[in-house]
Amino acid sequence: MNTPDWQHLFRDAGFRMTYPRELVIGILKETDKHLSAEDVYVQALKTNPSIGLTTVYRTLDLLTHIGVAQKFDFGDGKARFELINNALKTDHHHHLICMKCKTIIDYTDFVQEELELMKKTEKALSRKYHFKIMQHTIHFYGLCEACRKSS
Amino acid sequence: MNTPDWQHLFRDAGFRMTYPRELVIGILKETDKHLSAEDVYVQALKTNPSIGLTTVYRTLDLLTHIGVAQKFDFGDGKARFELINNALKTDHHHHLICMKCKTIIDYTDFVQEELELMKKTEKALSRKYHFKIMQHTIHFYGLCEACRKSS
DNA sequence: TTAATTGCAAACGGTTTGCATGGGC
DNA sequence: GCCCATGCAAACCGTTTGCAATTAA
Repeated sequence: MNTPDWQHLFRDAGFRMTYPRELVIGILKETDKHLSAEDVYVQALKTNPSIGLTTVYRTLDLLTHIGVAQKFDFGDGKARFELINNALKTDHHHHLICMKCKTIIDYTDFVQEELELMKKTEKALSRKYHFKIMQHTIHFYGLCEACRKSS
Repeated sequence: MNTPDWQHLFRDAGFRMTYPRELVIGILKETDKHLSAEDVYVQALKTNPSIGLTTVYRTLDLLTHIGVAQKFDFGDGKARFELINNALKTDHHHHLICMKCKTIIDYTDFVQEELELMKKTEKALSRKYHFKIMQHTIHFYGLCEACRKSS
């Protein structure tokens, strides 16, 4: 689980492995944050000043489609990405979002119970609506300590 | 619960009740769908051809802030809104989203169990992270029957 | 070789803002 | 009458697209 063979992962999905793609994966792998395309781009520029923002967008999209990354929308107008099974992140987690300062906290409390319930729900929903469920997200929205005090 | 006194609700929050605002509320109240700002605007035009899209945006934002409506982002690039406690909708529900055709299904299966877990989680997260939790969303993403077949 | 990938610039689309006009209280 | 709210047009900003140049296999 440490280092998937990206090379083969890409080839199997019908894509080439390129330098910009390695770069983007490397950046996602080494962060425990939820990076936007711009975030990744700025980071990538430090290593390769000639990389284009477009390429970053396309790479993130690709990673999402082959199931390597997950795309999130926390309601601040820009998409955010995280690698699935990132060594730096807890395997299964959900998000706690401050509606004011937009801070995002990953939490894992009750994931065990939650996972069971989700599995059950997924099964029921699949049967009832004939949906093939690929993933789920749970977001809690609220005010963090600092923002609660300052309002 | 049938017809809240919008007039007073608005005044208490420090805002006036106006014709465009009544219109937008009325539209949200009479649908069981998840309308985007544009959707509401198009609908509003039928009654009041001089209403502006900007006003619709501002009104939806206002409703969200005073806690009358909830704003959702299903990942298709436009925000969607629904009235909280809409008589036409199940009180507490979650969403099943087709990643391909973007259809959204409301479901209520296991909400009871889920609500208990959420309450427990909310309490724990509040304590642990000192967050004041205002709301939560649960989204399941997948492929609907039609899209599953056509792919 | 040669088809996939890149980077740039321009387009896109949903949302927001500045500002003069209009409307509630 | 005093402001708040509105509508218009233009700005904004994240993201996508067209296309010629580049690059992996």
